Amino acid sequence: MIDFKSELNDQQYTVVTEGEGPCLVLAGAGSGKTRTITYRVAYLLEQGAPENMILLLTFTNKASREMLGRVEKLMGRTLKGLNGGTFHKFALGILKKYARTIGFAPNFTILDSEDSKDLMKLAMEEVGLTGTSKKIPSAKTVHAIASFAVNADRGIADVIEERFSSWEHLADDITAAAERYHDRKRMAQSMDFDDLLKHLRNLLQSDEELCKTISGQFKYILVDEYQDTNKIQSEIVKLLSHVWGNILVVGDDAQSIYSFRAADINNILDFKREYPGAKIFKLEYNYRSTQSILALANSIIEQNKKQFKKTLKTTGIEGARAELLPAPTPEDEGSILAERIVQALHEGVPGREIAVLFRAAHHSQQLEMELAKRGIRYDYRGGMRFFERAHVKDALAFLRAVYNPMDEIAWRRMLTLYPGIGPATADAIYQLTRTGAAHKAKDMLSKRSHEGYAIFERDWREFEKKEKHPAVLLNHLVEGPYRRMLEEKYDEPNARIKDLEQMRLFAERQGKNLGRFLAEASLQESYAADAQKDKSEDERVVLSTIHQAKGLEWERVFVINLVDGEFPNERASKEIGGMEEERRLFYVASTRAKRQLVLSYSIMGGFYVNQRSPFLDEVAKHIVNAHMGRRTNDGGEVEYVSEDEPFVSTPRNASKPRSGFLSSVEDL
DNA sequence: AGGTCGTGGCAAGGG
DNA sequence: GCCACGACCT
Ligand SMILES: Nc1ncnc2c1ncn2[C@@H]1O[C@H](COP(=O)(O)OP(=O)(O)OP(=O)(O)O)[C@@H](O)[C@H]1O
Repeated sequence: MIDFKSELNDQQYTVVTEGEGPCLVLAGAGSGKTRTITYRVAYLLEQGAPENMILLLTFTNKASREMLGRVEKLMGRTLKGLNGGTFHKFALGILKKYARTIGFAPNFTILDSEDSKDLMKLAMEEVGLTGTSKKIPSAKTVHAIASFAVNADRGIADVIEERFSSWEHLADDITAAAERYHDRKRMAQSMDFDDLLKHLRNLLQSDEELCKTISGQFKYILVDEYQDTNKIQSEIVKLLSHVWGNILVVGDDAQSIYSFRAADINNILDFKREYPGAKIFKLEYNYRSTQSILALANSIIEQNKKQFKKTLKTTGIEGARAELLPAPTPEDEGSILAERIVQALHEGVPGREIAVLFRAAHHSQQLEMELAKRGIRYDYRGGMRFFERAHVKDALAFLRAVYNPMDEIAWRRMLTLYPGIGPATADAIYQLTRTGAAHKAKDMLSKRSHEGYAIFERDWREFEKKEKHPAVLLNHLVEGPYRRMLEEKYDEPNARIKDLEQMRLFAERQGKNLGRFLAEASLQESYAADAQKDKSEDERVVLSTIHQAKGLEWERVFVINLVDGEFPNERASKEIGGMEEERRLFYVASTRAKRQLVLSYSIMGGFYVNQRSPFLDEVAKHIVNAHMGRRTNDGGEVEYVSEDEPFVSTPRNASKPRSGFLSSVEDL
C-alpha cells in the first residue's frame, strides 16, 4: 500500500483522491504537477481501475516512459497494459487499426519534417510556386503554414494573414500547393505528423458509434503539460472523454512555449466552459528550488502582462543568488563554463545533476568543443534527432519502400543514392513501379542512368527476397549495398556504419514487425545513437535546448548565451506575443534549477559587441555579478579571474515598471 | 535535360 | 556544420 498522505501535500492529495470528472490542475513550476498525476495513476490502480483503461498523454515519449516507470515502482509490479505516450503515438496506434475507415492502407508510412518539406517542394513545383530569390516562400515555410492551419484548426488564408502576413499576396498559390501536398500524401499512402492528429480527430468526429467504442476504452484520461496542447489536441481529448468524462489535465500557463506549433493557452482558460462542472485545483508550494531561485523566477514572470498571477510559495532554503557570468568572447564563455563544470564534478556533484540550457541548438558549439578537450562526456538534447540523420534515413528509405511501395519520398531518396539517378529519373522510376510497369524502365530511361539503375535493380531484387524483419533487412543493408555506398562516399565511414549498427540493435529489440519498427523509428525523439540505454548516460552532464528541458530538474543549471537577439531570439520576439513567450522560456529555464543557477553571456560577438539579454536587466536585483576578467599568466596560459561586484542594471536596458496582471487564477 | 559538385549564405523551437 | 542554388559537364 502506498502512503499517499505522507508522499503528498494536502492540495496534491485532494487531486489524487478526488480527481474524477473533468479536472484542471493549474499550478506553477516545481509544484508537483507531474508528481501528482503520477500518484493519481497509482491511486486509480490501487482502487482497482483496470490498467488498460487508463490513458496518460505526455509531451514526449521519454516523459511517458519515466512516469510509467515511476508508477511501476510505486506499485511494485510491471504495467504492460497502461496506455501512455504522446498524442502522436497514441493517434498512430488507433489509425493503424482503423486505416481502412479513413481511406488508407494499413501499411501507410510517416513523413518526418524533412520528408514533408521535400514533398511540399514537389507540390509547389506542381502549382508553379517556384523561382529563386526571396520572392517565394521556402518549402519549409509553406509547410509551416499548412501545419499551423491543421494544428490550430483554421484555414490557410487565415493563418497567412495572421502569422505570415509577408506572403499574403501569394495566399492563393500557397493554398493550392497545400492542396497538392495533401493529395500527394494520400497518393503515397503516407501521413505527416499533423495528419496523425487530424485523422484521429476526424475519425472520432465522423462516426458516433466508433467514437463510443474507442472512448469507452479509456475510463481515465490524464494529460500532462496541457498548456502546450493545441486546438486539435483539445478536440481529441474532448472526444476521447466522451463516454466516461474522467479527464484530468495539468499545466502552467507560465510555461507555454510551443506557440509555433499552435499551442493554445485557451485550452486552459476555457476549460471550465468546455467542461461544465469542471473542478479547478491549485498547487501552491514549490518543492524544487531554493528561495533565491524562486524569487528570481517569480520576478521574471511578473514582467509578463498576459499571464495569470499564481501563488508559489517556497519550501526550500534561501540558497545563493543566481550568478551572472559575463565572458569576454564566445570562446571564453565556452571555456569558463567548461571549467565551472569540471569544478562542480570535482566537488562531487554527479554529472546527471548538472545541465547546460540554451535557446537554440547551435548555441552549444563552443562549449561542446571545450568539453571535448577536457574529455567530459555529455548527453545532448536538441537539434537533429538520431532518426533524422542522413545515413539513418537513407537506410530507412529502403525499409519504407519495401513496406509501402507507394511511399514516393522513400523511393526518391533510395533511388537518388545511385549514380546517374537524380530527381527526374527517380520520379520516372517511381511512376513506373507504382503502376506495375517497372519492367519497362530499362528501355525508357536515359543512357546515363543505365549503370546506376542496373545496380539498383540487382540490390532491390535481393533486398525484396529477404524476410520482412527489420533487423534482417537492416543487417543486409549494413553488410551489403548501403555499406558499399558509404565507403565510396566517405573517407571515414565508420561513425556512420556504427550508427546503422545501433539502429539494427534497436530494431532487434522492437521485434519482427516491420510496420511497428518504422512507426517507432519515426516517432522516436531520442538524440543519442545508443538508443540502447548506456549505463554511463545516466551519469552524464546534460546539454539541452530549453524546450527539451521542460519538466526536468537539476541541482545546477547553467543558462547560456543570454545575448539580446539570441535569447530572446530576434525572430521569435517579433511574432505576436513573441517577447512574452521568450520570457516564459527564461522562466522555464530558470525554474529547472534546484540549488544553483548560473547565467552566462559573452560581451563580444563575431563582428559586433553583444548586448546582454534584456531579461537580465529585468531581474537585476536577483543576480550577483561574477565578472570574469581574462588575463594571461606568466606561463602564457589564459586565466579567468573572478572580480565579484554587484550587478546593476544600466539605464539603457532598464525595464519600465509594468502595470498589474490581467487577472488571477481565482477568476477561472 | 538532367546529374554532380562546389560554395555562399545561413542557423528557433519539436512530434 | 547544412542546404539551396547555380555553374558546369555529359
Ligand atoms: N509533496 C511533495 N513532497 C516532496 N517532494 C515533492 C512534493 N511534491 C513535489 N515534490 C518534488 O518537487 C519536484 C518538482 O515536482 P514536479 O516535477 O512534479 O513539478 P511540476 O509542477 O511538474 O514542475 P514543472 O511544471 O516545473 O515541470 C520533484 O522533485 C518532486 O519530486
